[in-house]
Amino acid sequence: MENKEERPLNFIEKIIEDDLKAGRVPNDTIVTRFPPEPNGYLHIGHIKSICINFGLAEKYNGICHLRLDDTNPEKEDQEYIDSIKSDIHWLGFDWGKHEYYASDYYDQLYQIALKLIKEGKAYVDSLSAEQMKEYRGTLTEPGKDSPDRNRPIEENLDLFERMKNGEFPEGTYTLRAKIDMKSPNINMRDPALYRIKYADHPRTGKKWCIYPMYDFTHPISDAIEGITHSICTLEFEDHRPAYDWATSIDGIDHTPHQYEFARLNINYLLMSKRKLLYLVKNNLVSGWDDPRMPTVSGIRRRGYSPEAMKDFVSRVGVAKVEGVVDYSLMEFCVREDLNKRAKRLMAVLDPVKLIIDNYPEGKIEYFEAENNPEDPEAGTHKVAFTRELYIEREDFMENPVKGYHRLYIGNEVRLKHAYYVTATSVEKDTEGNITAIHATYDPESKGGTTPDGRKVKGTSHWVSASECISAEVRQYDKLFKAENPGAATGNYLDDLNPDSLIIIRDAKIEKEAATAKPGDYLQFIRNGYYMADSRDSSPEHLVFNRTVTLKDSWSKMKQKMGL
RNA sequence: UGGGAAGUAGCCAAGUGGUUAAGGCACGGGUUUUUGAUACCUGCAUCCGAAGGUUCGAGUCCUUCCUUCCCAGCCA
Repeated sequence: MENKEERPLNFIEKIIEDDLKAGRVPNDTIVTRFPPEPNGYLHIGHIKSICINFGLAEKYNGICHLRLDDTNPEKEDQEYIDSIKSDIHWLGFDWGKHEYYASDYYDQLYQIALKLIKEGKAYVDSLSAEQMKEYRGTLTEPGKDSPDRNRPIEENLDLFERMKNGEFPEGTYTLRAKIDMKSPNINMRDPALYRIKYADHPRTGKKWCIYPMYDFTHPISDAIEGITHSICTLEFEDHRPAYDWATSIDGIDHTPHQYEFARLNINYLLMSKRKLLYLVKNNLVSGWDDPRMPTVSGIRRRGYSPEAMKDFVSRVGVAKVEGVVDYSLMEFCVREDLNKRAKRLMAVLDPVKLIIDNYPEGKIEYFEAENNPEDPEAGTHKVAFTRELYIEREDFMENPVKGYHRLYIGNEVRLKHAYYVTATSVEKDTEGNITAIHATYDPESKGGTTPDGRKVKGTSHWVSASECISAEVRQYDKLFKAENPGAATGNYLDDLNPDSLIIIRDAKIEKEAATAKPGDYLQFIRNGYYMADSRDSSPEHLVFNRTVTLKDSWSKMKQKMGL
C-alpha cells in the first residue's frame, strides 16, 4: 500500500482535524457510522462508504458503529442483515459491540413524536398520498397547508395513539412535522414523520404498525448514539436542513453533523439495486454472488481481495465531484495486490499436444517451480515433466507473424522451469487442424538455462499430458460491454456482454492445483489470476474463476498489426 | 423555470493570492526479465468550464454567463 502519510487530506479529514483541534469533539473521540438499510446485498459502492466510515474511525482513534437502518419492514429481511455483516467482516472491518438498529430506538422516537405533538410541532394528517402530493406543490411552486395542519393538540394526540394501536388502515393517516409548506426545499414542506404499515418487522415483529421515516429516524439515531460525523452521499444534501431540524428538537442534547460525499461510480458497472435484481430474477446471472456481479459477495467469489478494494477506494479519493472512475483503475488495484500474493501455477486452457521426440518414453522428471517470484518465502512446489505435454495452441504458429517469438518450426523456446525445445514438425487432421507438434529438447538446458548461456525469446507454460488434472475454467469478463450501459439505446440489457462468461470444460492443469481452495489467490502463469469457485468447485470437479487477466501487451501489439 | 451542489489532462484527484499546475490510473517510448507479466526509466495540462474585472501577481478573490448532477415516496 502506498504512503498514507503523504496522501493529502480529503475534505472530511480536514473537517475532523479542525473539529478535533478546536475541541468540538466530545472526549476527543470521533464516532462515525455505516448505516445500510437491510434491503439488499452490499455492492462496490457501499465499499467506499464502509472504508470512509470505518477508515476514519481507525485513523483518528474513534469508533464506527454498524447501524442497520431498518425502518421499512416491507423491504427488509434478516437474510440481508446477515450478508451485510459478513461482507463488512470480509473487508476487514469490525464494529465490535457497536451493532445497532434503528428499530432499537422506536420507543424513544415515539416519545419524541409525542413531545412534538404536545408542543404543536407535529400533527396528524388525513390527506391521502395523492392529496399530499398536490398540497406539496412543485419544484417551482410553493405548497399549501393541509387542512389538518392546525388540528388541536388533543385531537392529534388521540389520533396518533390510535394510529399506533392499529385502529386505522394503511394510508389513512400520517404524522407530519409542522415546518414550512412554502420552503423552497421540498424536504422541509412538512415532512412525514410516521406512516401506518402493517408488516412483520424482522426484529420487532408485530409490535408496531407505525414506522418512523428516514428524516426523523436517522438524525435522532445519530444523536442517540453520539455520532459526531454523519457521513452520507450527495443526494442527501437537501436533507441536511431536515437533519438539523431533527437534531435540534428540545431535549436532544448531542448534535451530530452531516457531511456528504460523491458516491462511487465505475464505468462498465451497474450499481442500481433494481437493475441488479432484474439480472438475478431473470437468470441473466447465477445469483447475487455471480462472479460478474458488482456485489461484495460477487467480487469475493470472483477472487478480488479486500486489500485490493480498499486500496482502490483510497486511490479514488473522497470529494464532492460526481465522476465516473475507470474500471481499469480497479483492475490495476486487483492485479497489483494479487501479484504480490498469488501462487503461480501452470494451466493450459486451450491445449495442443507437444511431443518431445528425443525425450525417453515413460520417463518422469520433477522440477521445482517457485510459488511466487515476488515472494521467495512462498516456497516452491514440484511439477512433472514427461515426453508428451500440452501447451497453449496460441503458443505455436505454423507461419509466424513478425514479432512472434514463441514456438514455430525451427525456433527454440523455453518451457518454463524445464528445458529448451525446438519445434520440428506438426501433425494435422484431415481438415488441416494441428493435432500435435513435434519437437526436440536440449538435455543441457535443464532447469531453463544452458551452459553456453544462449538466450531464447519465448518462454511457454506447459503441463504434462499424463501427469496433469482436468478442470473447468470460467473465463469471466465484464458483464456489460458499454462504458455506460444503456446510454445508447436506453436499455441497459442491450449492452450485456455475450462473452462475459466463457466456460472451458477441460483445461489441463498441473496437479498442484488440486490443493487450491476457495479463498486461495492463484495465478495461472501467463493467463491471469484465478480462484477456486466457492460454490461449485470440489475435489472431483475443480472449477476455477478467472479473477482478472494479466496485462497483455502482445495482444495489444497484435491488434495494432491488424491480426 | 424554485432550491441544493459540482466544474483542474481520456478517468480520478491535490492545489486555500506568489518559483516551470502534486500524485495515481490509462496511454506512448525504452531497459531488465525463465510469465510478451512484474520491476525500473521516460514522455504525457503554456493551462485550470467561459468571458470580464480586482491585484505588482489569480486555478485560487469579485461579477456575469455556460454545463452537469440531486430534490416534488406515507423509500432510504
